[in-house]
Amino acid sequence: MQGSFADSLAAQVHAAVVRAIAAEFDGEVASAIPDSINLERPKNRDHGDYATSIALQLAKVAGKNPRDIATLLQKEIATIGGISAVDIAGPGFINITVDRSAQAELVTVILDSGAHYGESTALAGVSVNLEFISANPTGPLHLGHTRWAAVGDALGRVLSAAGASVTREFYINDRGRQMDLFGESVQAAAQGKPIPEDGYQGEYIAELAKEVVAKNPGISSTIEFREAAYQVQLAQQQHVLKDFHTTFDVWFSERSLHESNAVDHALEKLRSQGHVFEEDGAVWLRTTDFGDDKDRVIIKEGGDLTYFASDTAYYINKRERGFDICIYMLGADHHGYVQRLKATAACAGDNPDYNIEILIGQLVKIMEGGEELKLSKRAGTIITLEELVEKVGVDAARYTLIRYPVDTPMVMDLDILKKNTNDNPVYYVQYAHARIAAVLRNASDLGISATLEKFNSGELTHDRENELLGALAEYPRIVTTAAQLRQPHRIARYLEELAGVYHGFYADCRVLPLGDEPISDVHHARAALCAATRQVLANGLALLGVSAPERM
RNA sequence: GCGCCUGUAGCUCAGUCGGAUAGAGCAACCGCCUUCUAAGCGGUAGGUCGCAGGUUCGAUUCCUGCCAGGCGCGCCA
Repeated sequence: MQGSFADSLAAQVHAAVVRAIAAEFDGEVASAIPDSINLERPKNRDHGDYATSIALQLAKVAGKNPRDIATLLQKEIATIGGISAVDIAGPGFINITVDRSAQAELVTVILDSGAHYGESTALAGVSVNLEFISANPTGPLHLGHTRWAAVGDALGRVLSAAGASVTREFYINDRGRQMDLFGESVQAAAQGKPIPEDGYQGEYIAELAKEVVAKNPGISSTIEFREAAYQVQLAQQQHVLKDFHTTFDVWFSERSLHESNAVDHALEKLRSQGHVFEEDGAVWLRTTDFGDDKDRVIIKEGGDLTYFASDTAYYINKRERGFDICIYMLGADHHGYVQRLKATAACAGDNPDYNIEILIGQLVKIMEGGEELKLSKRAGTIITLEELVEKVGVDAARYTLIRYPVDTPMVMDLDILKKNTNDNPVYYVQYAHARIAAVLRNASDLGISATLEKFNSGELTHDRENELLGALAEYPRIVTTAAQLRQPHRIARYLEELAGVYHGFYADCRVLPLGDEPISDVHHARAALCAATRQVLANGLALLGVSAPERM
């Protein structure tokens, strides 16, 4: 699965550069060579299959013209096997053209690796706690949660593919004033009384009340209502997320934190680190020691715990469960928490630049009928996750939410999502998969197996085939980068590119024999190339939690 | 006032250590189905990468300032 040609090429080029430099220059120049040389894929095909600007980077320290350096490197790089040409262009770019049959061996690698193609060990040995959504169990999940439901789930899969050990966790805020208000609201609705002033007003409260009463006929007290409604609401959230193909390993209750004395335990730990102090009758954490703009109260003057107390205890609990990296995915309206959470980790004696990561997602704006839908709980105009899925389907919703970087505020146009056209790129990618599936079905009928038995890499010499192979070779690097940067949208963007390249190949390269044309090696080779492409599309879509249909 | 995010084609948005002529989809226009899925392919048109400086062989990318928009700054949860 490792050792695709592109990977080994980068390593070999690096070695060649080191050799060439060592022969001509002193150690100073040699030490300027980066640990790994980035081979980029030029947009312009005239610039070869791979290019590197290493000569320009080394020119300054070497005190020579970049083109002279490039000439020096060119000879050494040309000795690498599987390369058909090394050219120097422009100010000193080195363009490498790969021998086509050598590149085509990638088909073998992909078909042998199957669903594992793209996996790596980049994050092997790292234990990650990935927390996302973490909604109050006081209402349905809405669009504010939806972006994370899709992106968080995809990120979890991507991190796993890069070798990390990932636990996906949902923190249930099942404690505090909001829960009490929730209980009072449901009770009021059930008993025909007015909902409290700052209580929950949505229509769902009335329905919830009915369901709760039906299940618990003798119910009367506020606490009973709160608990019964909590169970129903949580189950509903879990159900909706499951339908959205988002799964969690741990549903962590805030209450359990308090029942297990985790807050006291955390306080003790922080005290021992010397960052806890008392003032005005309250107990504080001196987060300003680590860049927060103000210190934070843990225990209020009256003895009650703040929400921050739970956050702190929860973080320490996570670390004591053995997670190296705790990733929090929060909405933009919580970005003020970043500093205090980082400072909390530092106060606990951890490395805030490694042990804790906070990803902030910008808000999603929803358009329908050319107008922005204002989301307001009070006005009852929230759109739930369930409604979104009903309107556009799981695949379209997930894909659309995932294909943008989360630090960009995004606009979702429901009218576009509802259309089964290429307005929505998910269909473009899925169509490529379905199209290949159709080709392979037909191939099978003709006795072309699309396996490696009759695969001859020397058959794949067409420009389109070469381009497709180049794209397929990129996939492992894309997955690794997406994992390292915590950016699953890179997978989606890559799949769109791959689908485009395949469609281009399909238009110019006939896979199956025409009419009574005899079956030859080229048909077998192209069918295998199709199978490899389908595999990569399927692997990528799987990382996004989007289906890869056999037919459309 | 302070902090975070954003500003790239008419629209929605990509663009990993700074690299070659800044990309994609949609919308517009012109072509391509007598054989593998036209939810496709090819082409045309469309840009002061918010503005101004700085760093250097080279800046959409890095630094500074400014402008515009979004969000946040509780012993609330």
